[in-house]
Amino acid sequence: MFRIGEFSKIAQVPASVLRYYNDIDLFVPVQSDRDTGYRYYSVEQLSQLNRILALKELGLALEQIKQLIKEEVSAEEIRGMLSLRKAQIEQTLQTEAVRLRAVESRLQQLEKDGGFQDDDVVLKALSAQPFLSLRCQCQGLAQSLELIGQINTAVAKQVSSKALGRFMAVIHSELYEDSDWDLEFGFCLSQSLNSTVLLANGLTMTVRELEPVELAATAVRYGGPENGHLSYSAIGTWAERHQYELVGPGREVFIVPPTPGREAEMVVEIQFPVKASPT
Amino acid sequence: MFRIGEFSKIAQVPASVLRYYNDIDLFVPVQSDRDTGYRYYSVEQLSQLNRILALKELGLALEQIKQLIKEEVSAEEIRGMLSLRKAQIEQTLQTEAVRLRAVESRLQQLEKDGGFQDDDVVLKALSAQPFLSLRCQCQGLAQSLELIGQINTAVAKQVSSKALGRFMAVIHSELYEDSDWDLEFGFCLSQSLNSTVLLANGLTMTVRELEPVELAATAVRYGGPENGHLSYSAIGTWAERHQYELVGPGREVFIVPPTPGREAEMVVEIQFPVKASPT
DNA sequence: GGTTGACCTTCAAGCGGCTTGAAACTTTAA
DNA sequence: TTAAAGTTTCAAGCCGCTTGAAGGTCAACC
Repeated sequence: MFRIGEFSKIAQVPASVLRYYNDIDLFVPVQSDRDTGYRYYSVEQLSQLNRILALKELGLALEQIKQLIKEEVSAEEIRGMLSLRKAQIEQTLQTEAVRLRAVESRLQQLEKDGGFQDDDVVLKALSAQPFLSLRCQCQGLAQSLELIGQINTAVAKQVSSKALGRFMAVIHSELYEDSDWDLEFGFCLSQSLNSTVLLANGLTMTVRELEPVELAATAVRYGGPENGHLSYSAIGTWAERHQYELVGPGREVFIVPPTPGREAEMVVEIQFPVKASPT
Repeated sequence: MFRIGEFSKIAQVPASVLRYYNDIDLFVPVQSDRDTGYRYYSVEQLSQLNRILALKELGLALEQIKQLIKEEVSAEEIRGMLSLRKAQIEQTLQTEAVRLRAVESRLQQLEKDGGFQDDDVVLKALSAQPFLSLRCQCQGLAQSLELIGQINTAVAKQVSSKALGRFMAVIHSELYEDSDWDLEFGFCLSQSLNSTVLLANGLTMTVRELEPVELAATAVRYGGPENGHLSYSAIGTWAERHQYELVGPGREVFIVPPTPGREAEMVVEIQFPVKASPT
């Protein structure tokens, strides 16, 4: 029989932990003194404790371990727990590996130019959502802005503002083409609606499902689209630096949409689907 | 200007988090209403928030980020933070990889024999400590036990019990040799002492530093050394199953040391230095 | 028998990065 | 005017402990 101090030395487990395990009823001393409250552990309990520690090594929660050792679970459930745990670990391994790359490239960046840049590129997931939009070829900025204006007036008339989310553009053409862009403008919708919207110039907006994106690099651009290339190249260099590849069409979400004459005040979140490039 | 709800939607950050960041003074709304307490955020704050999120991605603590963005740290300190962080991540990657292997082998074990075995092999680090010991060739069990007896009487007389830790054996010979073992018996010491101990048979115990072990697989054996091979093979199969290699001499720590005539009651912790075998 | 000093007890709070919930207030739309 | 949606503050909870305070117990030594 050992008192808590010696038992903790033998098992290499802090006494505070033993007391805690006692509290949560995970591992209780074989005997405790009624009067003094002293806990007494037996050598036989060592292997019981070791069993707990071994399961803890696997990263199981103490609550789970409690169930396991009290044999309140079937082999099937154990398999379930472990499979789940396996998936979790694989997940952590992935994200930690990505994180490591990110930290490393930050360090390199520090070496090279001594400063901290592109702190404002952020990775996000984008969820699927219905999208009321019109896709067309646009020659230049002026035409795009006019189209945006038309869409806004038409939609404001024909659709209840309830369902309307943000105004957004999807850029289907490759970057850096001078003009003649393949663009898709429209509104994100909070509820799907199965109607179409007719524009003054005869074109028709339709509803489609915007595909979800697992991982997108995003940045915010302040000011009109003439600054666009700037933020695009920001994301481009960021991606290269952090070893991501751009995949699929980019998007621009209009947080402060352009109002005629005040285009300089607009704010746009640029979103580019990316994936980690194989090392 | 956005109220917290809309700003949280734009930034894809829960409002509760924004409130929390406000509480801890990490990211405060550009304005808050004196009377109502309403928080108001501006679009410009988006990139400030994104900067924070980007740094969070690296796994930095919010307190660190707070210092970083308030520019209270030099480039040197930033490098320090990041290097530290890098080391931490590498550490997690390692331990998680090991963990994954462990979980996988558990799952395999479940498939094969439907049960949970060897729950009681535990990995530990062993610290360096002074060791008062005698190394010699022993033929068989009887001789070992006699030697143990002699050591005990001699040490009890010549060394103050204050400094004495546990009785321990280091097994220098390879496992499974029938007899003629190369053994080292002695006591762990809490303080180093630079004296020697003379045994009745003329042999001398000396003090040396027991080398630390980064990783040891340990198990507890109940009963006399005739059960020894049992626990040894347990550790052996465990190591194979979990893809560890045994490296260096094993140890036996006597938790309940043998008293003459009651050898069956002894309890020993077996410790084997291991390392993860390359995959 | 008394006094150390090592050991033990319980209870409470703290860690980090949030989430959840309750009770009360404000704003907006109908 | 009133309901619904959005907001506020404050408090507690999560996990797996650790730390500390205030006090009780035990063995050894005088």
